[in-house]
Amino acid sequence: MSKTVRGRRPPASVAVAVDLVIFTVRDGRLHVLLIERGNMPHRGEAALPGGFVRDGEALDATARRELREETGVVGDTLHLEQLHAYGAPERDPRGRIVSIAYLALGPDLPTPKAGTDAAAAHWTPVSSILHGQVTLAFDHEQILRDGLERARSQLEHTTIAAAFCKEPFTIADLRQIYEAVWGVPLDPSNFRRKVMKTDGFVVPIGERRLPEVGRPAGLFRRGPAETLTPPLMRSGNVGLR
Amino acid sequence: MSKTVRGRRPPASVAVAVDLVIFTVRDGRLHVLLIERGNMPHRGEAALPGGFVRDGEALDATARRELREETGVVGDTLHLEQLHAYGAPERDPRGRIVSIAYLALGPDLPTPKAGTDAAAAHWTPVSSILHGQVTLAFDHEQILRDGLERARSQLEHTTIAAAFCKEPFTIADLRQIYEAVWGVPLDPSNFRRKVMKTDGFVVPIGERRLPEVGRPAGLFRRGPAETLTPPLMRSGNVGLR
DNA sequence: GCACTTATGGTCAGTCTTACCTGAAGAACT
DNA sequence: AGTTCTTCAGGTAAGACTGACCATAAGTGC
Repeated sequence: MSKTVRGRRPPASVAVAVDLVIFTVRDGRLHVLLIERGNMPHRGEAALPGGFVRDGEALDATARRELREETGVVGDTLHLEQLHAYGAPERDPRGRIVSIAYLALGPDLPTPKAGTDAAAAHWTPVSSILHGQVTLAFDHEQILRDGLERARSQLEHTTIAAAFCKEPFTIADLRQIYEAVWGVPLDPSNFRRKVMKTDGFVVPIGERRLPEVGRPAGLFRRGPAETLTPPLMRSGNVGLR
Repeated sequence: MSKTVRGRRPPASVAVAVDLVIFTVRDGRLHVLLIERGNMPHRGEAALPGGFVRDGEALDATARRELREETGVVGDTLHLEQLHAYGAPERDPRGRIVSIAYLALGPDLPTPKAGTDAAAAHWTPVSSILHGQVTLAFDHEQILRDGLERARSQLEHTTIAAAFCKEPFTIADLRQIYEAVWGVPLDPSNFRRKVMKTDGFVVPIGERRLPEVGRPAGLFRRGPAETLTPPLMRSGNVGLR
């Protein structure tokens, strides 16, 4: 296969795949989309959704295509970023497969239907994986942990937390995202002050939402800002319930 | 080539390469290691060093091997981290090549000798590339820009700046790293206070360095700390001279 | 009305940052 | 020796930001 590639030593024969860590927040807890593998190896086990890169397809395009196939969501509405490349020689028994992992964040998505390669897909609480109640195929648990750490870090420095929220949303909705991803409770008052003072994080819509109980909350949309300066810092003690 | 990979659609035939963004600081300016390409395509043009992943070789191992081949430096002494994967279909005229870029940071290294695939290798000021005086082959300018941004960000949140310094070093040496990478002057006094107060960033060696002019400066080694909390923030106006 | 819940806004002390200022320790020069 | 120059080292005061906490507002259900 190296006929098109000249080099001192022919490059290894490698397949490139894309795996997706798709996070959402449901009932105040962080969930990740897992599939039950329909093919060997690891048939019947839980794994991250993903698939191979096709001829002439950019990596981002593969990620968006898989995202659409697995969740039915058009990628343009979701935050999607590259996470890391995993290429340990023995990570997949089928042969040399380098996987480019992507991180996707979105508001509470519809329960996905089974995709092409998946017997079934469901939202799984991240804590159940971290606590060993669910085990993942391949090196997908490591990918998930890396994705979680990236998401936590992004919440500190950027405004992507709003990507988890269906618009319009309240400040409390946004705060619950932070609490779910970081695994720590935040002071509502201080959180509000910080968010409101960051220019362009959220913009008020002027309306209110009537809750079942409590004072009505103001509604907001995402603002144009992308970075948080200064960052919204987590004070160290993070973890998932 | 898909005989070992079962799937609904055979994966694209892809070669995987590793490219290196190797930074160092010389004469108070940030430099990157470039090679002059010895083979087609882009023969004779400047490019980042790199090479193909070999059979059974992990990605990190490829990066360390290339680092050694290009610079003669044993990778264990350098900071090395994965940066990003680049996989646009047309990024390399030889065919579909996905490149995993790595970022390496090190103290002023010996002028490297030509590597396997390189006609020549030299340290090039990053500013000359950013200002268009030097153009890079493939999409390597984008990789370089991403690497620069990563390095700048890492300086804020971690202690890797010390990886740029040959031990022992002075606080002023460390500060010049920040100034070179961020492209802004820093207040020596405030910088010192911040570094000294961060537990485990640097440890005093008890000796002093006699400069050509001025008061002798205390000498330090790298400390065990890896993260900076709170971060050492750049106040927005960054850029390279 | 009253109890309860959540949203919103404010206070206050402590910490960190920024922009300065002052003195210390050496070399070079007169 | 004494002065000047340079850089290192440390300090100070104003302001920004954080975290803990309190107070009030605006709904619901009784």
